[in-house]
Amino acid sequence: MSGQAGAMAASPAASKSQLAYEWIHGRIVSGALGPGSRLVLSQVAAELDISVVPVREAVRRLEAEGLITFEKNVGATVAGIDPVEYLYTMQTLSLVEGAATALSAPSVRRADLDAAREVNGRMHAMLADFPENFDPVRFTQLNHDFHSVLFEHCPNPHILDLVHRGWNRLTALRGSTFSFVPERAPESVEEHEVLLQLIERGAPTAEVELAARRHRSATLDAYLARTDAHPAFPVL
Amino acid sequence: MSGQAGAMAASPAASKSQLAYEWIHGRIVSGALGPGSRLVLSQVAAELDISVVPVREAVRRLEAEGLITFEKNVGATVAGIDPVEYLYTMQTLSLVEGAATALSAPSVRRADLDAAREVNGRMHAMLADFPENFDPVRFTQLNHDFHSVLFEHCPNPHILDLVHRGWNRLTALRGSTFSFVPERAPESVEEHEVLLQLIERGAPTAEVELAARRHRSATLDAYLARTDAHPAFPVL
DNA sequence: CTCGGCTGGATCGTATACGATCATCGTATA
DNA sequence: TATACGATGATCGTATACGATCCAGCCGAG
Repeated sequence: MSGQAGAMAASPAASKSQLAYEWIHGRIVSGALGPGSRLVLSQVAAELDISVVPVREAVRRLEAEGLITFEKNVGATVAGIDPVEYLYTMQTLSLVEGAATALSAPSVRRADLDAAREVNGRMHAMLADFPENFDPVRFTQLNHDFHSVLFEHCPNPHILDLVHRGWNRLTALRGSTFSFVPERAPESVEEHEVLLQLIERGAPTAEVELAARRHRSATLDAYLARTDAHPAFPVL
Repeated sequence: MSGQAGAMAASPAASKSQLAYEWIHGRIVSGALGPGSRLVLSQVAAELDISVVPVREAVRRLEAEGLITFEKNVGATVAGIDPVEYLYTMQTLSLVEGAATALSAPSVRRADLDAAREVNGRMHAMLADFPENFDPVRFTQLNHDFHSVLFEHCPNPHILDLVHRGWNRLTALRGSTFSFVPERAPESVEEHEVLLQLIERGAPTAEVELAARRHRSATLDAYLARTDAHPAFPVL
């Protein structure tokens, strides 16, 4: 469901500011605009056949969400070249996603669990092709779908919003700092099942949170292990 | 220090958009603009003697930070009337502040600890006037100063930013949903000391995080206990 | 007296125009 | 050849103007 660019573009008479926002956002998360790409307001305006004012507004919003940086007489550039930045994003996501998953747990229904299991099954199936013929992009996509099911019921809209932003940043960053750690794939699938069982049997909130957080932290640790960019990075 | 509008108006040639942002932001967190206040772009522009375009941009930023809501042909209104909204904010703040405090712990220096203790001492002194002649606003202010010292060293800028936003929202909300729970004041001071000792002796990250989170959660629990707005609210 | 439609005002959304600032590139000189 | 300096272009920041949309109050009909 999250594959398309515009997400929900249902409104026919959306404001042009919104249009510009969704257009740029889509181009970033779809990978059409890689990190470091320059983005000139007037060009975007011309492309969308609108004025620069709404574009400017959209850029500001995206800046607030951390997807781009905006410099004074230089223009807007898609953020995320810095690997340290990537670590910060992962750490933050670990925090908020763990909380969202834990808060969602009581509201997760049978159908959700089944759907998540089905997705995880497909991830498991992909492991057969590991490591050759393995499609990390597809795997990452499924991974996102899996976790979506588990955190989307989060009753706290703030936390949920932070989770979405984190995933967006992460998606935008793929390509430059390529995050995926293939060695972790098999463990990931196992940990997913553990997480499902925890939720299934109504484990305490704190326990679910810890498990979800650990799951991501482990990935981050694996990433840190093979890079020496940031030796001692405290993982919550 | 927070009484003035501009807060830090050090930069002489700040953009007008920034000017508008700081002006509105200051009026909100200082309480001059209570929740529900309407804010008309053209009026603000006239007040600051600038055009509406930068004001509009500032409003969008503030909207992204959750301080105001912006409706199409109605205008901008300062957010935060809903008590449920308050709970969500507290819950989120509990999460991110706990993390920020834990991540800051290794970088907290002797001088910081002393400063925090000094602030907490002043809070302790205020308890003498409890419950009569007790100034909750002043107490809340000191509380913020205390925690600031403990989380400001957080190396992750994202998390730190979230903490700031949370506090801003909380500060903006005071007045309507009055959060302060007087009964908690003595315990608060004690818990602060516990937190200081944990950091002082270099306790593990997870332990510090838990303590910091518990500290806030307890306040939230106390708030929930005396209100029946939201019976079962899962506190992380 | 109440209800429905209509007119007027207010506010936002966007387009266009102009000025300010900075990066870039070419050129002259040591 | 390397470096400092100045002209040029590009881009952003803001002001102003106009159109679109919505809310409020009034007026007339039932």
